[in-house]
Amino acid sequence: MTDPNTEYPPVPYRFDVTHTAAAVAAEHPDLEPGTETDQTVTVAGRMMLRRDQGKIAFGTLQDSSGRIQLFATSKLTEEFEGFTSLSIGDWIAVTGIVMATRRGELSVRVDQFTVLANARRPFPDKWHGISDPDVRYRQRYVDLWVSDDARDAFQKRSEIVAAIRSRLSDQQFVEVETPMLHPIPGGATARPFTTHHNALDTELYLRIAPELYLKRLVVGGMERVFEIGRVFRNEGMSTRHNPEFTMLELYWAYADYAQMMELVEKLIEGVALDVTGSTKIQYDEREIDFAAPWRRATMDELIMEHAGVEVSLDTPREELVALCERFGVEVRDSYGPGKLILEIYEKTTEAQLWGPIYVTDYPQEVSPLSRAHRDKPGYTERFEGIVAGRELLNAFSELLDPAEQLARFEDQEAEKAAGDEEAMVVDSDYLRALDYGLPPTAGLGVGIDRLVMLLTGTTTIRDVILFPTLRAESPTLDPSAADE
RNA sequence: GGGCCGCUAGCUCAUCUGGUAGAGCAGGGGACUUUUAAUCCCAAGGUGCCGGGUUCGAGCCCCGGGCGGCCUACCA
Repeated sequence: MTDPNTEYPPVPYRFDVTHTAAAVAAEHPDLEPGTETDQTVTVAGRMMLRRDQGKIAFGTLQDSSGRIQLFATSKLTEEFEGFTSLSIGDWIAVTGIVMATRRGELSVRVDQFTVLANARRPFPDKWHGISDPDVRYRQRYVDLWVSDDARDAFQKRSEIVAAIRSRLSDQQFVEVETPMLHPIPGGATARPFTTHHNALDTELYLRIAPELYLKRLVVGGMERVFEIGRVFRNEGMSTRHNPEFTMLELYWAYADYAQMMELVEKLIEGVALDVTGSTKIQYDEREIDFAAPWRRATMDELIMEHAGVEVSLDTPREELVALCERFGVEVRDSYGPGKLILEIYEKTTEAQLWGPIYVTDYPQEVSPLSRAHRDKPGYTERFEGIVAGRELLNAFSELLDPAEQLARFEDQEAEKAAGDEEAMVVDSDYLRALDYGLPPTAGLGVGIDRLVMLLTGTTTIRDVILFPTLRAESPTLDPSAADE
């Protein structure tokens, strides 16, 4: 308020708060208008509104639990003048009795107040808030105060992750942390971020998936293991993609993909119940019901349903190529029938699936880590969970055999050589781990951000990531760096 | 990456076919003893994203750049 280096009055180092706004309301649900209790409380938060009325003043205090009205009077409030000169956005602590005004609004009477921090910049419009999404994402510290939706979404995100942990823990799954810096990027087909370790003088990659490390842990005897963590993919951004996002990956020894379907649908049904109180949610003006069991259908069946064409790995390649041309899919020479079918599915079918639905039996060609289907040659025991036209999760019976895994890796390397920058490379330590023996195992990956989007009704991934990736605010003005 | 759209006061928005920028809120000053986005009065607040061009004159038209949004493409 004066010299910024010598705040006056001095800001305390610690302040003992007795109640949140919500706690005050919970303890006094039915206070009659115009009554004063004999309970003195101390609350703290930001002053979001103030209404001066001469010798009295009203304020709205907001904390992480909600809002409560403050009532100050020139008679009873110490430093009443100071109270009426607070700025919107100032952090204050208030001590006083709990009361209800004549209009019946539950309030804390301001007997004393202490400034905990000044808002030196003006807060956004108290009614309209911030509408510019760029400002909301860059200055989330303001957005969180000003938009209830943002606060609610991140509160719910925390509850969703907690519910997942709790439910998995109840089923004896052990949470682990595996490396984010990988010498070989693996576990998914995606382009990695590259970095350099100086002491080792070696390239390292930010992980694109924890998969191969988690399966090493199953080899090591961790029969039920999961990780919730950030993964990084150097690819496009959109309302559904952020370069870093959060994935749940889970591995379950002795189980197959059919059991995994049951585990996941129950997990997500349960999380929806825990967090929203119902298995049914509204999303994009339509209903989604997460109640188990979810529908299961093979990719080939669904292509028949939505594109009206019959395809399978037995379909001659020329026919598949002709279908791709008909549906506007770009075909490369390296594409085998499996890749062509997947392309047809993604072009014609996936976005039409409202779900939740399990799309099962992916071609082996596009599933380099999945175990071959026990009955259908060329297919794998893999499924994706599709909700609202988008992939929410991906799972399969894991490929166990090191020789076959090596062959699949080599196929991937051939595709990489043919120009596919997302194709995998051989991970020989992973093959060595498989040599020690991976038991039958089912594995799962769930996009947590997308799950949060569904359960919070948001259609932009940036609304569920506190600090989404953005272009640098002040581009480097060095003209020598202005190439490209 | 491609297409379309946007950028005006701290925030939310106006400014007709080009004529030299205006309101609410916030911030400052004042009035007010029960308000709920309080109300009322006063004053202040602008590199119109940046850089060029056309024009007597550009926030508005043209070109280039920056940042963002939506759609599209790849992916979760």
